[in-house]
Amino acid sequence: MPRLERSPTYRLVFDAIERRILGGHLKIGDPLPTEMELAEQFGVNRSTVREGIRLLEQEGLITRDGGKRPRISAPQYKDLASAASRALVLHAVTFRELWEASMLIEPATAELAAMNIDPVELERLADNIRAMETAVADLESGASFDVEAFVTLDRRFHEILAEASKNRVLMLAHEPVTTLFIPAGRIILPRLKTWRRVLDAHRVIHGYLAAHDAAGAREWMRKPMDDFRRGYALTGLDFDTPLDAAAYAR
Amino acid sequence: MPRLERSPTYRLVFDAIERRILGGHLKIGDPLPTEMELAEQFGVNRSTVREGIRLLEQEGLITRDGGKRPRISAPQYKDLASAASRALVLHAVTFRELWEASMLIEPATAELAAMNIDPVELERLADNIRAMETAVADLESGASFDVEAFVTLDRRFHEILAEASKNRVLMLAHEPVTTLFIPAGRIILPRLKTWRRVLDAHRVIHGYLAAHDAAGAREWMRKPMDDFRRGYALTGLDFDTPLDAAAYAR
DNA sequence: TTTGTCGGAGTGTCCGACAATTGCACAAAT
DNA sequence: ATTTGTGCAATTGTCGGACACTCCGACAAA
Repeated sequence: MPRLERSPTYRLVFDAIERRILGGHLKIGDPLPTEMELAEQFGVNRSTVREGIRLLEQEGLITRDGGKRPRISAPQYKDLASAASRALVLHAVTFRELWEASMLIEPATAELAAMNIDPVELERLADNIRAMETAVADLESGASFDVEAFVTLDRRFHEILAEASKNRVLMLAHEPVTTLFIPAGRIILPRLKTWRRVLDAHRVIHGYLAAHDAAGAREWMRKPMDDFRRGYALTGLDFDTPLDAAAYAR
Repeated sequence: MPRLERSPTYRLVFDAIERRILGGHLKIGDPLPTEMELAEQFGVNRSTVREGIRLLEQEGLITRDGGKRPRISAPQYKDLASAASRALVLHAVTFRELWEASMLIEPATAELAAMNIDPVELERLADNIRAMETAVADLESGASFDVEAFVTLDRRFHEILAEASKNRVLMLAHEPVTTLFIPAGRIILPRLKTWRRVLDAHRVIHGYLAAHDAAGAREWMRKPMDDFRRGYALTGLDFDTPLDAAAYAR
């Protein structure tokens, strides 16, 4: 049976506006027409329009900057990444799947980054490494237990690399995976204290990137990831156990 | 300056319900509490609750099955894929980026599939190949110009492979990329008439998968993709021109 | 030039209402 | 006994109207 059903009006509103955006009638940066205008144009109530707008909003097609007029925008990676992360967690994805994908994406990202990185990004990486040096020194000296700072810097390193690859498809694939690694990192790193090894690897990778040595960058990107896998096993966590949903409910 | 701002209430509603889902208080398949209940619990108006629910809905965290009570659900890959595709197109991603990512993901998918594929999926692939045989025969004999059928079968082939990889992260990364390839395929394939080569490659890949030969599968997956890249150039299309948004506004 | 005031526009939130549909229980018919 | 019809309660979808709050530009005052 064809299972006929008609969409609710608020969804039709969403579809209509979406088409206007993708069709180019509403360009990125343009302000969305006022809710009243839309309500009149579509011949529906303002409340209904608002519900349609919420769909657009969650999709990232419009951004609201304070209480003022929303504007059309291209969905941000962050939004998609968090959506993807949520989905993967709810689908009870395992660490093995995550790691397999990461082992694929990260070295390739490093490779492309080696070919396409520009001086500004190299300098940003250098800054990141310097910051991580002090973070590691603090952690090793016991002056601080700020694991979060280290994890954030590590993530930022990979993020800059993804940008440097100049490949937005990879960037998009990259984000959710690193997001899901974070909670695992928070658990593993403090136990194994592999700060120094991570930092060293970052330094070497930075060197390869500066020299535009794709093969080298690729190879060294694998190392900290292998460490990570071993760390996961060493802390007694099982590869094939689904990731814990609760840990991701920020 | 910390740029302080408070989220609108409907977003707080979204956050609250989202946390309940990720925290496991609301399990997948459960019905969402009624709008009235939620309004009372949160101490807000039903309209506000509804706007929050629209956010959940677009996120794919709830599905509405006709006019009845919405149920909690894990976001489907299809939804995420279409969102990602939209985002990439709006970000004016180029064919080069798409192809680079695909050249990374597809062979790896084939490799994993060779290791993890089960008999059912092998049979599904065989069915797909048989269907493509008749499609190609029709196209070559001039009995039909149904390019769409061929493209759909090709897509389905890759989809089965992604499932067979048993890696849901890859599956997720896979979807948007193939989605974006479709319009290009519709243009390229009829001009170059490489149906036969694609079909042959699929046959060979199927053989490698049946033999659980990962290296072979990986290698042969590259071939039709290389064809595709050459085809793109031969039809006069530029690698670094952004994909056409209009072609994706279904 | 900066600061204060004012009104218009627009979003955020609330209230109340009603049609349409679904779910369920119960009676009627085969 | 299974199916079919009926009535009622619950719930969603849509509507209309209302008001507070914020942002913005204009214009006056220091």
